[in-house]
Amino acid sequence: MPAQPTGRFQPPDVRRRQILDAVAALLLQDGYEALTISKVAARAGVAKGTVYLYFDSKQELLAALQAEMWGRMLEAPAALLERPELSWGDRLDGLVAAWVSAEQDHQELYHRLFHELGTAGDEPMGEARALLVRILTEGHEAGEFDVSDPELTADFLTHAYAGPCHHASGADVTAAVQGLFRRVVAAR
Amino acid sequence: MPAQPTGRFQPPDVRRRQILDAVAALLLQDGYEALTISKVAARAGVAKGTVYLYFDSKQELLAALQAEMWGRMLEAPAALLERPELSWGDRLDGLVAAWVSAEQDHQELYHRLFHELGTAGDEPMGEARALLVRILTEGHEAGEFDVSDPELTADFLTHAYAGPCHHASGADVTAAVQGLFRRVVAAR
Amino acid sequence: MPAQPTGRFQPPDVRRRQILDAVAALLLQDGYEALTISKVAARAGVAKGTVYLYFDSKQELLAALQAEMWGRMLEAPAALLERPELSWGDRLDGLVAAWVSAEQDHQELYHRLFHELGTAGDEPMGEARALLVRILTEGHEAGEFDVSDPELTADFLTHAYAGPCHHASGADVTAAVQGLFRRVVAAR
Amino acid sequence: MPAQPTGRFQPPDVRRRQILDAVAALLLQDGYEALTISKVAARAGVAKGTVYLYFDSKQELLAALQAEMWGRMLEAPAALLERPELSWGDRLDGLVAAWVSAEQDHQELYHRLFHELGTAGDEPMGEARALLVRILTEGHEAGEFDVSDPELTADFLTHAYAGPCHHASGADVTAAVQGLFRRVVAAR
DNA sequence: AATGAATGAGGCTTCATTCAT
DNA sequence: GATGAATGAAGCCTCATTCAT
Repeated sequence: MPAQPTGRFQPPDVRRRQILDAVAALLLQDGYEALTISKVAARAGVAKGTVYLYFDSKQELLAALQAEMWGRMLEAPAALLERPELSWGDRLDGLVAAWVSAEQDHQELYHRLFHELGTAGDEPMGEARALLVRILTEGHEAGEFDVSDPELTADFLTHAYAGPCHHASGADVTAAVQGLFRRVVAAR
Repeated sequence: MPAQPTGRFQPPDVRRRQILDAVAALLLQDGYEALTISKVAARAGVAKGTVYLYFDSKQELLAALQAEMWGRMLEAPAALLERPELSWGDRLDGLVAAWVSAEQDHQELYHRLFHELGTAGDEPMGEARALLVRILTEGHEAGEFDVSDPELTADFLTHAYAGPCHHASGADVTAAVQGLFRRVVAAR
Repeated sequence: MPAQPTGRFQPPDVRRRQILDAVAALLLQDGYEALTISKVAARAGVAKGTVYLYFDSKQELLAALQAEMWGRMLEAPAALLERPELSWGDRLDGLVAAWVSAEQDHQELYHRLFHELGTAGDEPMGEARALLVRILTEGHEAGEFDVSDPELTADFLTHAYAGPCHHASGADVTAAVQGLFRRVVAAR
Repeated sequence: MPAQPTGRFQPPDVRRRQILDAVAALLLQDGYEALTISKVAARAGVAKGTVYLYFDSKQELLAALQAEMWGRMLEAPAALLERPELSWGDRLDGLVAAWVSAEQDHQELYHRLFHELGTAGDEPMGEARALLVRILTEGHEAGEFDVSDPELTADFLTHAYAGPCHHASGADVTAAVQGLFRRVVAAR
């Protein structure tokens, strides 16, 4: 798979993007173990040394990609909190929709990224969890949900949603997962 | 970390155990990436070559550990299917108890093992899933559960239970997760 | 034995040559069994990894050296076939001269290389043999030689010429071997 | 290929033979590079340690096999020197017959053994050469041969005879090689 | 005499990272 | 800013040899 035929000189953001895209593509294609800087450079159409102009190490390169992905998972649901007209159930649905969609977009990309999370990887996951905890807590306080232990339930749901994304035969996974989330938090 | 002070010659099962235990300990302690045969040997108190007397390759060593863990997760719940006096809810509770306990025993050991599953790792996971699918399906047919899509729900739950096992502050995680499972499958 | 004091960066051909020369030197000095990539690198004055920049594996490194040597043995004699003014005896003499000279240059280098020929090594040997078979056959048909079984005779001579190259005390080995070849093919 | 079903205790010579036979068989089958003491032991039907009861090292094991083979190549031709009724040509024929037969028996066994000859291997080769030198010299002095440089000619012939043994399509290789030897030494 | 589990040095190869151009 | 040849530490695995039983 040859490099994209871009010019030799590129604006920094473009180069950065090319490299991150290359990492994502390779991760999806061959998995984490097979990922090498050489391949990333080749795929991005740059020299090996160039990768190090944009990222200090392999670790940081992966961390950057991970951070990007977490961002996509957090923005949309967080925005829903600002809209007063929504019910907590709506917000939970929105969060599920965002997460399922992110998961499906990157398929297992994010799971493959879990390898190197030992260090910095925990923090963004914490943010996602915190968001869910907040929805559960406030939804419960509003009488809309029945969640006795929001933290534990958030851990449960945080792991759960990913399951159906992979195996499921297309169909409406989002709706199905939303239904399951609703069952877990349902009042009564 | 010095080797366990065992004699030079050991019965084969003992050596095998020592080595597998060393792998588990190191995996928990330092993670998958940091696992080397050298460290395994040192931790097990044997020479590097000895590891290869018992396992043909690093792959097989990890596969053996994984197989062992899946066995522990499948035996007890499968046995519950044979006991006619139990309700489907009881069986589901039993499965949760076994899985949570296995998860807590090995903490993230099993998750760290997910790296090398590309090959043989899928099969046992399939068995665990199949077991859960069966419980959900038959519980639904018996009118005890309300599960419209057993496959998808199994994928959901298969991922979900692990979440609370790690973060949760001790307490009665098992009971809590059993409760969440019940909510997901609850009739009405 | 310290590395040759060459600069750190070298044109690709130069580096390639340095490495091949190092292999040849070590092979002559210590034999095939003792040949390691480490020693090759040290002798060539490069890091171990550099060897793999130029050759994909130890096998290929040896194959490259072997191919080079076969080339030297085949080019000159093959050229003689194109010159109509030569008798078949002249051509046979030319072939002997080339082979003896190649053999003496590399002494037993080529014999030590015979270890790894299992794969690609047979082919070039076949070419050398084919060349000789052709000379014997056509020389016989021209009435200049008397060779009843060219194939068998070629096998005989292909092995024979190497013998005197090593032991012989300098002198004129080439002339002597030419004389022996002439005896083997002599008409009458 | 399972071990020969011999009893656990064997007279020393039998064991020794079993081990040497195993080496020869493996050498022929898989080549020198693939030869390990483990395989030798397995093939001979003994434990690895047992091999070391009979041979001090791998080197010595191979040397012993080589010595045996040289013996077979030297005994018969040397005996011919004692029989006054024979011509030198007959003796040369006898030597060729013995060498070709030995070569064919072990096919390339002896060539595969040439790898480790660096040390002790030269000596027996020297004996074979000396025998041939003597035949050439005395045959020449007797006016039966015309050999101007017996040493060089011996080196030539010592290498030559092996060529036809492998490729040749059965037939009467011995006679053919005898004919070629005769041509090389022919008076006139 | 025989065993075979255990050893550990050492080989091949990979790959993150550097740096002279 | 970009390059890519060069580096060398470190990993996996093999196998001749030893030694307690």
